[in-house]
Amino acid sequence: MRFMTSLRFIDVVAREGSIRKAADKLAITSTALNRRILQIEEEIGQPLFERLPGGVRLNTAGEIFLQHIRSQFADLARVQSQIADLSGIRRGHVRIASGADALRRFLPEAIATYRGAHPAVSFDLARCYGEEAEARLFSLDADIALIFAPIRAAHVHVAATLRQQIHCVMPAGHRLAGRDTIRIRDLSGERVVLPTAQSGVRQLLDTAFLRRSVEPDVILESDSFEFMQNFLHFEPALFFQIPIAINAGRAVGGADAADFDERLVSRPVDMADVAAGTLHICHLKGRVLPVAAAKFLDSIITGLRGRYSDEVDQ
Amino acid sequence: MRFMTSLRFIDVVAREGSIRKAADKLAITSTALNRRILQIEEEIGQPLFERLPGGVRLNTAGEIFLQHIRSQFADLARVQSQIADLSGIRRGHVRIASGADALRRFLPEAIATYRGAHPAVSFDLARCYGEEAEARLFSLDADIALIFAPIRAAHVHVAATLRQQIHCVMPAGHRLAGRDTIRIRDLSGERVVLPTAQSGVRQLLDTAFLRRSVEPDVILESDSFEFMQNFLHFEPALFFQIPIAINAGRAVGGADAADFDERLVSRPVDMADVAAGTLHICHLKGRVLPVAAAKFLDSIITGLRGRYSDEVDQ
DNA sequence: GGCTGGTGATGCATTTTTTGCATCAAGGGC
DNA sequence: GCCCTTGATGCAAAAAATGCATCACCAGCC
Repeated sequence: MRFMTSLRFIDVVAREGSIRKAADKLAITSTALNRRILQIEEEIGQPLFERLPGGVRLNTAGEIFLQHIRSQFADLARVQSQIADLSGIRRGHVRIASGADALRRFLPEAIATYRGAHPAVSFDLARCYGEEAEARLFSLDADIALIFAPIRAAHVHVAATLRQQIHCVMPAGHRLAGRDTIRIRDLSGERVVLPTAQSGVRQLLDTAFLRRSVEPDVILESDSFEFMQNFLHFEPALFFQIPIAINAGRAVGGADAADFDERLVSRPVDMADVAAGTLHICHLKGRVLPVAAAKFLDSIITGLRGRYSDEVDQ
Repeated sequence: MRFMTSLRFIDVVAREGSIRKAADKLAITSTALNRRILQIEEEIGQPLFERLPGGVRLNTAGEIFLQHIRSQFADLARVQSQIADLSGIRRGHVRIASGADALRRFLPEAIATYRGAHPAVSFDLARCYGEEAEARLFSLDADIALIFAPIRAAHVHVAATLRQQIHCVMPAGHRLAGRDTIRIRDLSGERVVLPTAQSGVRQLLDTAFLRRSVEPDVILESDSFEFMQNFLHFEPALFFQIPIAINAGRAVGGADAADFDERLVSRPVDMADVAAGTLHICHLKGRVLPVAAAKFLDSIITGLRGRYSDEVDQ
């Protein structure tokens, strides 16, 4: 898209914070890039960057203009996707920002299924926490976000929600494996492995521990669920997940879930102790998604509705 | 805006329906224009125009893309207006599509008042009927529309409405001038002057005539209220207006309205006979208006609210 | 049936624009 | 105070856009 190059350049310069670095990234000279920016600033009639000794930074006008640029790109992608759709084949690119929960089992299967039907659609998956996911929606770096945490920003539109109860995962031989549900007081003194403080699961657990005055023995914190799950094979401990992270969406019984690690079992934590969290499936408010993204959004929502009829809303 | 030229060219070609005519208008050769279009079509990956022996016409992809282009321009105008607003002076350009009613007295005063406060804002006023005004909003040729007629299209957002009762205007010495209100049956056989069928006033009157089986003597039809009003000085007859068209918005008493022609009087038509019409003040749904347009919209709505507190809604 | 007047497409020379190199001036970190 | 990095600028080379002449095509018309 030649007619968008100058605008793309501005985006890159803003991200890099330096004309020379941006020029490297764009494989042109800093001279050329500098002059393109000067030209656009002249056309706008106001400078967009303030020049600092260490590089450049957007001023207020620049921030307004950059937001415009990004929305232009997003809209162009939507238009291209829509035009490609005319010729029958659904093309396009879907960019997803997701927490680690949904990314483990649910999204791989959901994306593969969708790609089975529409092989010309490509995907981009960024793992990030709630706040960052919202920022990605706003900066138009992501089309869809899956966030297992409360939504903070007003500019996010929640297309669907999925209530998920926290489950406790443990080695099959663990003394708590016999229970149907786990109570928080059972965890007192138990060795537990917890996700990082930014995680939605962790925040729900912390609230519960505090409320019930339970102090488990936290032997490990990590932002990788996969690492924590594998760790359990070597040292017996408890860790926590939501069903969607355990098996691609089916309700969790016990060790009978086919794709779940056979040496581990999961038991729901009693709802009286830990409130169910909510997975939010969202996109930027007021934005018209590209065809591919919109259809994929539909497909995951209907997919979840089929498996979790009760817990899906909106 | 150099980086938008190619896109502007496409818009012009689509409007002209011919590359050569568009090239004339743009003061370049048809060769250059032709090649710009071929290049963009190549970048999009699909042709945007179908070539006919007499010129070119947008295909489906082209229509989608043109709509995108127009929204780009509208959004760019908004951004520029917003950026200009940073420096204190409110700049910008407001494009209004209005029926003849609001355009007579209300808009001149409203615009002059606004420009008194913001002299750097310029205006563009197109007189048109309801359907055309809606089309102008959609093609982003207008920011704001004032329509005295029902709103048809779903993509129009109504920011405010103003209920207006039809008034009958007549020479001061007319036999009906003594009445407080005019009944439709009084008009039987009377010489009347009517606006064209596209006008909202006319449609309300036609409904009333039909319902009451009254057949006035229609001696003249015109799309110019000014012409009709002046005509009354030479041949006694009745014509019809809404208050906003008679004097810039104040409630109409009789001949006492300062800026109303002194040789004419206006009397409301009885509400039992003719339903009050609604003036819709609207803009394109989902669109963020430029600062100047948004503020002007506010100013006319609060202006109307001050004068017509009861009849203004939303 | 051929002529006329219109359309968009294309090869080639020219003009305009963009790019790259070398260099300058300015500011912060040590 | 030195050194390094930053963005800005003059000038020549490369690249892109433009204009001219011309082609192929189609519709209306005599």
